[in-house]
Amino acid sequence: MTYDHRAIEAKWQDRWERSRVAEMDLDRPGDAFYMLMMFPYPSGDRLHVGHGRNYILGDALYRHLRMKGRRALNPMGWDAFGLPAENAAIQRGVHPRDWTMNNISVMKVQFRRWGILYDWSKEIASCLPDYYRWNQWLFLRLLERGLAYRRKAPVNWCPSCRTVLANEQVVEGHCERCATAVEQKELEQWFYRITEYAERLLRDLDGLVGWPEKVKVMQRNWIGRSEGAEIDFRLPGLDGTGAETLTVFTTRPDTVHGATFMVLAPEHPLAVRLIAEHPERAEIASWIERVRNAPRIQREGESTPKEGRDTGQVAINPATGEAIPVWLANYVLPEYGRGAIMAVPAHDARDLDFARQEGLPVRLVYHDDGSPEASGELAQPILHTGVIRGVDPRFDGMVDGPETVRAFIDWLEAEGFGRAKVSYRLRDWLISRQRYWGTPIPVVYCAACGTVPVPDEALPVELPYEVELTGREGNPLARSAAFVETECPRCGEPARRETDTMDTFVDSSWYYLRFLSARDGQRMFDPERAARWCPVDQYIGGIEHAILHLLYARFICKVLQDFGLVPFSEPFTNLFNQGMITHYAEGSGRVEKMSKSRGNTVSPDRLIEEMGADTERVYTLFLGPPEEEVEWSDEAVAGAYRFLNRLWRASESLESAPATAPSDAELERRRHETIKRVTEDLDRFKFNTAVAALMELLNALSRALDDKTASRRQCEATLDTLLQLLHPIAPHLTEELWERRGHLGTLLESSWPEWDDARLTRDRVTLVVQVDGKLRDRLEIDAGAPEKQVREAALASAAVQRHLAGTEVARAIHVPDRLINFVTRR
RNA sequence: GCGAAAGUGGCGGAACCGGUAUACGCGCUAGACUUAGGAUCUAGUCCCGAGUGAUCGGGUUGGGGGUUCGAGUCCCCCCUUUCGCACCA
Repeated sequence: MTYDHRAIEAKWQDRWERSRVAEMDLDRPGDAFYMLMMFPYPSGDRLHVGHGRNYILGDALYRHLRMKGRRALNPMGWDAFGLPAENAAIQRGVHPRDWTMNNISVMKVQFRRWGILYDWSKEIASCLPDYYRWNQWLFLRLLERGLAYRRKAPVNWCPSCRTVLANEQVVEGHCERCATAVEQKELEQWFYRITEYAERLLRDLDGLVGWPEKVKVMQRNWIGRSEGAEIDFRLPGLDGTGAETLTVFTTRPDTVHGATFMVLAPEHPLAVRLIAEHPERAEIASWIERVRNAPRIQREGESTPKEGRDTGQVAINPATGEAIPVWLANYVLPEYGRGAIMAVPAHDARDLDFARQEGLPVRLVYHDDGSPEASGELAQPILHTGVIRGVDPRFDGMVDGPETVRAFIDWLEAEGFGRAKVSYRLRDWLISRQRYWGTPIPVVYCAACGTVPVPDEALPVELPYEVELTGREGNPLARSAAFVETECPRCGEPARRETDTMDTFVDSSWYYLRFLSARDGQRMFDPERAARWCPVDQYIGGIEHAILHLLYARFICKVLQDFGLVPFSEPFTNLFNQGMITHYAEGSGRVEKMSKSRGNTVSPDRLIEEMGADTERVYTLFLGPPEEEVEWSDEAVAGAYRFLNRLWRASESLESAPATAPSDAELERRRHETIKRVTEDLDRFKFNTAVAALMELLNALSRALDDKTASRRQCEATLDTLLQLLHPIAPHLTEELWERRGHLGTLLESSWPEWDDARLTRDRVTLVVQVDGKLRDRLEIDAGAPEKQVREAALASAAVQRHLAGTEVARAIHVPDRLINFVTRR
């Protein structure tokens, strides 16, 4: 016999929806703004059990908080702009908006089937003008303060998506979304000046104690702060006056005497002038073109051979006064530091590589103690070790270390050759996209007035519904005359609109604030509510957002703080990264992350039909620790189903329990112990062990019912506790049984049970007896028995006597109520 | 190469502070009920050896060493796996 999960789940899902039980009045004082990373992209794919883990985990936490009396808000919104909608439109002839809105309604049905409660009264969707107008409003504020700007720059171009990408969206040289190798293009683009916030973004990570260390390390690496110096090298050949300089960044200014040549990125602005007189300038120019256009993966791969060209020009090493050759090479990247380096082959492996390859000179600055003088035939560069010898009497004898670096910087500054400098790996955030389905950038280009921001009163700049989506080259918006042709807001003359749209990460960088003011037509969000409900207490999401979304959201939060709109500098106090669900993939024959492209998804539809949503929820949470990757097993789900059925049967056989019975105290103790375990486990997100504890309590209850060893009153109390503790995990069945037990009101709105420490103690305990650390016997003994009594009882044991025969007890270690260990003398 | 995390039965995994290793579940074995079942229930199940048997002895948390009365847990060395970064000057 199995319980009728279909009818029960339908009944409660209907009830939750009609009672709108999750709706929260934001203007009553609240103590928690609890939120998941719930801004999913409505991609049109069916949600699978791997997705389910995120939502189920979140719903369980939410229900637990509610039962504990916390005023928790659990909103839901849609990250609704993006490329798949546009591609679907091209492939299937459906408008992106219709496609997206339809996907949203399909996903809502799926959430409902999982029994997940969201406050739908605050639903938002980024593709609607009520939402994206505030992206535009924010853009204008950033523009006013110089934090948004447009410039021509080499950018990452995905030929398949036909748009530019932010640095963060390029993963190992490939487009994050479609995995196509990214190319370099020189284009006019809009940027957000996130680099202005690099230092704060880095420093404030230290205060985020509620974030996983792993994510913080990833962000630190991404920001990539390096301390060092800029050094100016004169280029006497450039304009004849010798005043022209080439500035480089280095973290090791103390090795400047060892700089025996210079290397510029081929993209460096001076490159063209440096080769202007070169006899082979045409060949060099085409080589530059080739390097510049090569896919990023080819430029940055470890095995990529170093390639360079001698410009024929020289630079003056300010430390030695020597004229050293100036080269161009692919191993110097245009976007880091100054896009040029002083090459110190004696102290840098890459420079040594290149010097060997091209026959360039090598000079040691630091020397290994006791080693012979360098002959120029270094096997390896000397890194971070040794003493300076023989370059300049002033520095002789200085040892490698931060003080020496500092001394060199002071000297460079005094001589006017350079200055201390901090450099970051972080680049400005490229927000332009050459696609239709996104927030229009609110700018107009006028022949007379130039770049003119759209005034606030004219917002939103609406995305036209009627566009031609053919998949041809170029942004469809640019072909919409009705959109492009407009009047200049300043002079009223005919003008053209910007046709780039914004990166969708702009949408998700502030959405948590919009939940608080979802219907507000006057402003982005209500600052008072933001002050009251934010920052978000608990954020849950996958590790894949470690740098992209989480870095952008932190940046925008700091911007809003500077604008005086929010009183906090970090948006998410606690972050939890749940792990992926993996499953055997037919294609590769391996266990891999569950995903549609790998064809190893498990649909919840059949599972819910056969065993119910509660079964999926219990099993998903029971699978393993939530922060780790876990493997889905199709057979093991049945265990969760059996557990729920056993619960159902236990509730049906309650009447069979006798009025009075012997083991009430034991069941009562286990009840309290389980409350404690489950409460503590849930606070640490340890759902897997919470489920195990609940299974154990049910096993104990079933045994008591079968053997009639506990009273009916005690069995009822145990079952009620079980239902309360299990509710966050299996909400439908527990509500149904709660109602059948005759309780008034719902479990969700009841309370979380409390345990009594006094009830946790046992009268009798099992005490372990060891001889020389080896387990020899167990004693059933009164709790709190004194050592003398324990010792006597232990020594009376036949097994212990056998092992002590012929030896002498040197001492005994007694741990009260746990063990006694006899140490023998040998 | 650099950095981080992790290695526990046939499998997923438990074990807070050093104190009964293997909870809970899957699978498997035997039995019960069934026309039948991939349904349900009951019992057993870390490995090796001895014994008809209740039981007894030994071993076991990737490998090696150490600290300790006692180590999955702490320290040192090594191996493996996963993840992140990687020509960043």
